[in-house]
Amino acid sequence: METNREKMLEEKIDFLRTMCKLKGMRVTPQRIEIYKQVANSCEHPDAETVYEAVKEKMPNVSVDTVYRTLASLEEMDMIFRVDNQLPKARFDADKTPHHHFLCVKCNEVYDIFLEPDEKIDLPKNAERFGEIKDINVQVRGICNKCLQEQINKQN
Amino acid sequence: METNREKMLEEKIDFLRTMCKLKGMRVTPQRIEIYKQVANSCEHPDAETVYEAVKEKMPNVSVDTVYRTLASLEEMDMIFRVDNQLPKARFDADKTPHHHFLCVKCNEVYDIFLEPDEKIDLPKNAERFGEIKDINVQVRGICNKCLQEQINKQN
DNA sequence: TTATGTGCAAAGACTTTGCTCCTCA
DNA sequence: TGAGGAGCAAAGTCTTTGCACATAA
Repeated sequence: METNREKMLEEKIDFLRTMCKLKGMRVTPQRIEIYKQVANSCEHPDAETVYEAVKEKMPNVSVDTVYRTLASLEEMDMIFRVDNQLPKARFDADKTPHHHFLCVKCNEVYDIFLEPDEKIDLPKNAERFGEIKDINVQVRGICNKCLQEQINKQN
Repeated sequence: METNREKMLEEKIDFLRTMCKLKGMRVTPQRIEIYKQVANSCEHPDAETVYEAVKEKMPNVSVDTVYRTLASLEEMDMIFRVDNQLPKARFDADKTPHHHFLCVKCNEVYDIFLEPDEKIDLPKNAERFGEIKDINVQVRGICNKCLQEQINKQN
């Protein structure tokens, strides 16, 4: 259902408009478009990828606007940085609780959604350190694609 | 028991020597010293911190050696990168299973050790994505130190 | 109208690389 | 002795910043 997806995206953008007004931030076409790119992608894009995508529609957009906008979207909790132990920051707009599978070969990031009843326990000692905001489970390993490539190489 | 700590450090360095030989890598004083700094710190030092500490003992060491050595130590699984969503890579030599509390205010990283019987469950869907190497739980929040500072400011 | 945001260019932070000489094994 | 490593300097890569103009509210 492409229409369904578009509808959801529109809803997200409406929420962005609301949030911007709430925080006294302007709703600019750049902000909308940059958020759209992150929100509409399952690939956890980095800043450059977002920039390239936005440039398709707004050829005059600049990299620094993308960085600045990603930072402000992050600050208003509309997007999040995905841990990846790599120099390039990657972003995610999906607020439904989920975790990540990070391939140590190709650095691809896959979403791990929890089953409806599933819940990851906090380490018992976690609360000793302060006030907990969120928990992020990163599973590291070799993804199926890379495993397959290894097998292909051996033959 | 300072002696105990030193003994453990010596053991770790012996293990490094063994691993180097095993992998056909040379045991150089720089390598030892750089590893020592990471292994002997609970602070998850970044490259620069390691560099400064090593320079105390080896004034001629260069930053790029530190970077190169940290990378090779990482490759031989002697040290690990700690996720921190920040530009500076931070390193950890502690191989006992533990997780991290990351303060979103001051970016300090605290080790969360599990209780003897404790075990964090993998997300049920994690295995679908490939071969799992390890799991890393990052608890994000505001650390006690920063909470205290907030309270102090209010008064 | 005016505070916020954008684009441009330049600089910044962190890290990597090419080359030569050195040194561990 | 010879392959791997260190030091130096220079260049990457990713990201941020200062400033002047533009624009949403």
